[in-house]
Amino acid sequence: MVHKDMTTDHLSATFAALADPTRRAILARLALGESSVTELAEPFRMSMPAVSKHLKVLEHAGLIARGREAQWRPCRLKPEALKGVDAWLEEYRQLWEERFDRLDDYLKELQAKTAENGKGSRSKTSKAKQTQEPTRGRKK
Amino acid sequence: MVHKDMTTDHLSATFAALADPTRRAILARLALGESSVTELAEPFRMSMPAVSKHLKVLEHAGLIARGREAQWRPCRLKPEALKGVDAWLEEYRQLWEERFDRLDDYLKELQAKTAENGKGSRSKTSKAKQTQEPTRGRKK
DNA sequence: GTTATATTTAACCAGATAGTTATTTAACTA
DNA sequence: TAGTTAAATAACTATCTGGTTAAATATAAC
Repeated sequence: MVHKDMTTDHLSATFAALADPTRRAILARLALGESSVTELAEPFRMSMPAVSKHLKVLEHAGLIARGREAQWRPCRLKPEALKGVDAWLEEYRQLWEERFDRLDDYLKELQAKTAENGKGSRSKTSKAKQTQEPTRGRKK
Repeated sequence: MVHKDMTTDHLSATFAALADPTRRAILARLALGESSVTELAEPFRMSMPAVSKHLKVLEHAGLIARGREAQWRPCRLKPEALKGVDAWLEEYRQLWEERFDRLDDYLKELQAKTAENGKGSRSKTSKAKQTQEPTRGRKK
């Protein structure tokens, strides 16, 4: 019993949906364009109902939407659903990026590259947390 | 049987670890600094062994590391473990961002924020995915 | 209406997960 | 030495997950 409301929160549902290689492969496929269930199932040696379940999980997480067209149920990616994940990551991004608050250097680097495309690494560049001594209980 | 190698791949293990609100809360706490297991357990009404298991999951995903100090086992965040998630997201980021291939604007925005620093750079960065008709089997 | 195709639902199963309490290990304290 | 504190392990349980096969549903094609 107890067990709380696991997966009732959206972010958990999204992460859980992404925690399966089959489902990530499906998303990758859908990034290239809409696709029917049978098409999506093809690359995997797995029954259709299995794929159907995966799609249900993805749909529940808001990562895909399913249309209707005759007897087909075309799936399409809803990439906005990943914004939540990105937002969650944001808080940690600065912790793994070795040099932050060096916007000037970053800018110069970009300018040096002018002639080509960047792919612009995102970073909010600020804040600087992570400086607390390890409090230990150690009462008395 | 069958069942493949679920969670043997690192990315799946990471996403799975993040798919639990308790574990994300633990990470958030650790972002503020090192902490002992008892301290981490405190905010949750949950037994210590339960927390211990969560920590094991996080450790297995490389998201935390555990040290040794007397009878305490201080945990610390390893944010680099989230790089993989970020890298995976990268491919989808442009799909949810309404205006991409506008590096120029991005650059200008950044420059505006830095004080001055003229010299507008031009680059195109297009790519334009997401334009495939929904292929349907439909074999007559 | 019958048949074929696309997909979902139902019933079932094995293994993973998230929690519990009780016990054990390890290190400090007196 | 015994006693206390920190944490892990063991054993158990209920629920969730990812898969299966078989049957049901929906639409199109004949």
